Amino acid sequence: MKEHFTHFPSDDDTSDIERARKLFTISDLAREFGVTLRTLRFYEDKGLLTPRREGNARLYSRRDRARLKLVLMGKRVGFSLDEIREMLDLYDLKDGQETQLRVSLERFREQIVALERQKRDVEEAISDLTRTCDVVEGILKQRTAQAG
Amino acid sequence: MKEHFTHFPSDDDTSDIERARKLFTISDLAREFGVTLRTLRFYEDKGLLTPRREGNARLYSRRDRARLKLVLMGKRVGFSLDEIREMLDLYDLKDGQETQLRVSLERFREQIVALERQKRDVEEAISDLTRTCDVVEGILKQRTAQAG
DNA sequence: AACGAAATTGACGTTAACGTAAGCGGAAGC
DNA sequence: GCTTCCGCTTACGTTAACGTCAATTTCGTT
Repeated sequence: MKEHFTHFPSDDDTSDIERARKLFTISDLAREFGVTLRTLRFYEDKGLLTPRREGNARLYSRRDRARLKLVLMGKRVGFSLDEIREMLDLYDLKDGQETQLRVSLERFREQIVALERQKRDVEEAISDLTRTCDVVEGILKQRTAQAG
Repeated sequence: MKEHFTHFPSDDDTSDIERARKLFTISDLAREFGVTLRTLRFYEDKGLLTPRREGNARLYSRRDRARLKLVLMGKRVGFSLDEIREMLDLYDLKDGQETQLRVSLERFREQIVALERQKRDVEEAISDLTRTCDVVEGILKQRTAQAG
């Protein structure tokens, strides 16, 4: 059976008061962050999230929610899930905190360097292609001129 | 047995005259373009290259060499091998040529748009991360100040 | 009790571009 | 005649981040 996301056009039962609650179901988070249930379970398998269990069901705390936010942020800026997990694990040790922050800061800076390299590569590809386009256009114009 | 590339420090038997030849072995092309033999065979399986056979051995013509050049160019600018093959196939029809050029030109322009989008994404990631770095630095400085 | 909706686990599938291993064949050199 | 070198084929492995499917199970209604 496929996992269904139907039936919530505007009839969400989360009132203003309930929005301030501290626990979320898997569907809550999936909806809020636009990911699938499968994704959340996958992140759990990878050790990125560790929701409590109420019997069989997963219950996500605010901390889980915050971690998910960080995971998605990390993905956006190009970190792999493994890298993200390492940083989250570091962040959880909470003892020397300063050291952990420095480690993450270091990673961030390295990633910025990598991203800037990637940006340059993309820019080169763009100018290569642009040049090629110009050449092809030139050829086409020439032919048009000859044919006309 | 691993495929070996040893024994050619400077004793290449390709004289100036021989460089102008019209046929190449698989190793020739691999060396010249910095790809592995496996890669060239893989490209062949994918229909990107179609070298002649001299018995068992592959013999690459200048046309094959030119196609390889185009393949690597295409990869550099972000096309998949399938996309590259399609364009090469088009290019081989050689009949209405102009149409084919226009098709490729269209693809190129689309790819440029895609690349520019990718560039923007990377730029956003960079500024996100840069901001995060600033925040973390701020926190660290604050702590240092308090501790000292 | 029955039903449907939502959730669970487990496992295999997907995509791209090759890498890697295993085993075979022919030519060259000693 | 044996080893090296070079190449060949077949086929499974790899990486990332999930998707998809199957077979249940739990829950809240009716």
